Amino acid sequence: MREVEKAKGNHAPQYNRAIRGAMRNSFTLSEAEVAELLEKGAPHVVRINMPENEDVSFTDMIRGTVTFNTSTLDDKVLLKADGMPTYHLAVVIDDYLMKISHAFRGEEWLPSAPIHILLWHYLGWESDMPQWAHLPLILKPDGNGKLSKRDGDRLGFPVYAMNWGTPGTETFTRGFREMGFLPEAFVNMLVMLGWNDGSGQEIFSIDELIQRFSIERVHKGGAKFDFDKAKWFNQQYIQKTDNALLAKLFEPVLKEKGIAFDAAYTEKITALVKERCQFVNEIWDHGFFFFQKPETIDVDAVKPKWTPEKQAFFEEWASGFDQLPEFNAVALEDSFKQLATAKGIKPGELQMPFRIMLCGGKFGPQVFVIAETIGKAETIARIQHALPLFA
RNA sequence: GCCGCGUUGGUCAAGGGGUUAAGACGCCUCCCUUUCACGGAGGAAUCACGGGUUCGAAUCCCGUACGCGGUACCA
Repeated sequence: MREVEKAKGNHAPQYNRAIRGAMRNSFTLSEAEVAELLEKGAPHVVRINMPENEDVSFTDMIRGTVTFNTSTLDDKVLLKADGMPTYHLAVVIDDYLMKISHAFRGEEWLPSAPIHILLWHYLGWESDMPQWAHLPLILKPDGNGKLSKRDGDRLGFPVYAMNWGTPGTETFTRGFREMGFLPEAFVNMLVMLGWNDGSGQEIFSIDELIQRFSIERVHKGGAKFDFDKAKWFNQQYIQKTDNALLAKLFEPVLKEKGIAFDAAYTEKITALVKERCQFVNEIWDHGFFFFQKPETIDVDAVKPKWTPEKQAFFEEWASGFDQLPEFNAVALEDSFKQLATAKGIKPGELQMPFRIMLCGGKFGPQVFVIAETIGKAETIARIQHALPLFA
């Protein structure tokens, strides 16, 4: 049909009444012929019979009045040749049966809305028709078009909420959940992609959202997805989340690494490092040295400025740990600074080497807190292990 | 092509006749901290274009451009 019409100069062939009037179907065949064909089981579909030139208007809660003219609409298939309904028929019946009051869907459905509206009318159910709302789309961060799974794979971020495998294949895309997004952060991030309350507030709890959300403030235009912003949301929620709960979420990471842990200790570490985490599993990246000795020591960061005097300082300082009133961060820092001053070395020049002895590199929370946390014996052990490497 | 829907910094966006055009992410500088992060102070960067209407348009109207969506016996 399309080829024939194209040949006639019709470059935008539609499957509508005008075209169908010239084809072999129930419009052109007599009732008897139709009945006979049906009897013989001739393959056929059932289509909607669009009015030829009528405006179909409806109110979209987000866009206001939207109008389509039926002359631009095709006679869509309602029942396929195999007897199965198409989406158009199914969705109307389903919504009717389920007494749906509000139909929210993506903007890509807007063009087929008039078909559904007409179906509601034809079926005589207009008084039960739901209210319509067509939400703006989430667009790909670069270039144009709606966000797809491929973009996530290409740019390295999740697109689906959870891990999603393509049936019949081994491949699957990592979900937001598996990547370490907290559910509340995910919802919050998603909501802000198409709505805001005008106050400038961006972090909303679920309860606040329920209270403050209003359809009137939903945007009409699509929003490009920004993974950096998504990570920021998660980071905000990590900071807000209770340490004990966060530690619980982190425990699987430790289990996977085969590390024995104590709930109270893990919670303590979580509290110490969470402010630099965007994801739960980053607690490990920022605090692994609390659970095991560092595998590598950044010797090069220390060696060039290393002196025998510094070496002597650490030996003397460590040997005095037993005299400390208590092995805690305050006492350690005090004695550290006192001895450094007494030896004429700037405390600051000694702190980085000490950090590297304990952590293996230039990272981690306050160094004296680390010492207190891992304990006296472990602190001494790490100093003794590192000292020979610096010389 | 046709139909529909859109268009405020790089991104998310507030603002709907008179504003120095909010805020957030990201980026840059500085402070705090001899790590990083958090926190704090700054900075660069915006009303797609052309016509109207108006004393005055980012704001209202009309075009244009651009973008997106749809145009399946998919959903």
